[in-house]
Amino acid sequence: MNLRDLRYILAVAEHGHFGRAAEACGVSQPTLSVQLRKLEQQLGLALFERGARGVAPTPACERLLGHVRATVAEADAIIAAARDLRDPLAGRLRLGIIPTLAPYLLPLVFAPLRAALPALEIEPWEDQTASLLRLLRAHDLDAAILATELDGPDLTSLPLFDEPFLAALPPEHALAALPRVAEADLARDILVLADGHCLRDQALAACGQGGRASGVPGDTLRAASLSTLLNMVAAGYGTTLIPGLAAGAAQDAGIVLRPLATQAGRTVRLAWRARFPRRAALEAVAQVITKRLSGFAAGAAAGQI
Amino acid sequence: MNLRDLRYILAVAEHGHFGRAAEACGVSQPTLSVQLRKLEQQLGLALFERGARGVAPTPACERLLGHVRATVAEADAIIAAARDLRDPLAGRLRLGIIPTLAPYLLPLVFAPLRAALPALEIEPWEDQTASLLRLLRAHDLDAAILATELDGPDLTSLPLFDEPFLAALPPEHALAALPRVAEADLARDILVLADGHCLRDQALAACGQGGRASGVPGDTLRAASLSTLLNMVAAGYGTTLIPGLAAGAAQDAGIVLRPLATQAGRTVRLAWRARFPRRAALEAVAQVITKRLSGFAAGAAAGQI
DNA sequence: AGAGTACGATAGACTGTAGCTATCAAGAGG
DNA sequence: CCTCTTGATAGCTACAGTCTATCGTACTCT
Repeated sequence: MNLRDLRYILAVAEHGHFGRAAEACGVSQPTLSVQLRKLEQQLGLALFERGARGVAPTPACERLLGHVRATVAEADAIIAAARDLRDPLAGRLRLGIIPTLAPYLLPLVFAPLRAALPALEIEPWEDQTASLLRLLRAHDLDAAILATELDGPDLTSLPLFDEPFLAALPPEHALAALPRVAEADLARDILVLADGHCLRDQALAACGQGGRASGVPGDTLRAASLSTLLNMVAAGYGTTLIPGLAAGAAQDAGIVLRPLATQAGRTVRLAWRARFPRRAALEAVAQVITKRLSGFAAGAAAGQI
Repeated sequence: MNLRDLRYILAVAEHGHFGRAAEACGVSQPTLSVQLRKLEQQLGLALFERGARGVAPTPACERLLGHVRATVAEADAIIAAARDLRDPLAGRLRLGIIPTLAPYLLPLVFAPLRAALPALEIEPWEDQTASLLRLLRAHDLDAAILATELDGPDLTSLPLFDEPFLAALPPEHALAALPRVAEADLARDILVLADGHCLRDQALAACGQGGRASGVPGDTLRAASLSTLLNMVAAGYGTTLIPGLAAGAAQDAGIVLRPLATQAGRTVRLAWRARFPRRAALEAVAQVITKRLSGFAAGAAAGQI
């Protein structure tokens, strides 16, 4: 049995006439006769009662017609849906994003993305880098916005923008009096995020504390979010190092921001499986984000977003 | 696009592996690769993301999978329904029957038909001969039980049984004293059905009154049913001629029945379009009815059913 | 690092089937 | 009785699906 045969059935049932049905199907009348006869043999029942003045569906055929119509309709739905999905810039895109970027980056880029790619339905998924990479490789995500280098050849990425780190200080902190802060100075009472956040490792690395001494407050504080960290700093509990996009939130919390002496930072990237077939959608997303964030690094370095 | 291709999609989506999917489909792995690639080109979108360790459906494919499953399920439903309908002794049979037979014949044969042909769903349709023939030729009926000869080569029929006519008399009627009634005697005050009933013509013919004189009660009474006629006779309004199967109802109404001198009667037939494909079902129906009514004519002639 | 293994893609040959044109056969109707 | 309509049949062509054999590549294990 074949979808074509089913369309033949519908045409003959509709027209009651092999010749006109054949014309409607764009084939010759013998083709229709032969195919329907074969189908009748396969099914083991007569579908049409041939008369001298046209044909009429048998009772058995009339019972089948509902299923036939449903089958053809579903098949047409596949074609129609495929046409809609054909545009790589359309459809769902499951996009992972790390927690130290999500709350600050997403509000910036959502509107431009929607404007530039209206058919793309972006579903954000916030999680730490390791989880995102696992989900990405398991096909549970289509892409992810990360701030680390990639570790395998199965993934591809595009840089989106460079995000400088900023020193976040309580207003009364001694370093707040300086125009820029040396990482080594910041390291003395720095607070960092809990394990698993890439920003934790990046902050410690920037301050030269890959294996830093214990006893400092950051070791006992296991802040699960940047927001928590900012509130702790604002309360004078210590200093921290924040990514540039969080500058607005930090200032709102009453925190003093200072650029770092070395102008350390991180590169935010869009990553995906190398074999992912909708690369065009990802490149478009990357371009929109890059454009929206262009000129951001300079402004952030000056403490102004 | 093809139903086979859709099954390939489902198999690959299920197994995540071309080789195993091919095995499940009973084809070779290259076949699957080629066909799916062609389908992807036709649809203009990637259905599967090929990886080193198997394949995963693309987001677009996952959206289509629902329709694909529905299509295949409906197609399978066609096959299953066809298998059920393959038995010509199964399925709906729209059966016309004339009003002077329906109320008396149907109760007799329904149980035997159901017992002998449990899968046959008989839908009775009661109407006069001319209407039944029109509906039959228009494919709105599959067969009809009639009491007339057939008029065209496009119809075929089988005789079911011979039904004698009986004289129906009020108990006080003069003819009720005789063991049998001559048709000519009956004709004097005979009541007949309204136009269109074959029994009307048959009764008039039996009494030799094809063009009988007016003025008799039967001309003003336009009884629409045999039941009305019987009540009129019972009320002493006249006589009539009834078909044998109505004997029971007549006796219940307190009517005296007498056989006719000439033993006139009519042959009840099952008729259908000569091209109707389920002849086997009709022959089975005819056989059941004939068997149920065997020996009826003799008993009816004796006034006993 | 190198060999082995797993998996999908490709090539080339074969085959079945859907398609066409031309023609036939059977009824219907004037 | 002849003609027109309509579906069935015959014979041929072309394409599409399938197979076996082989390749390319990427992961894995020593």
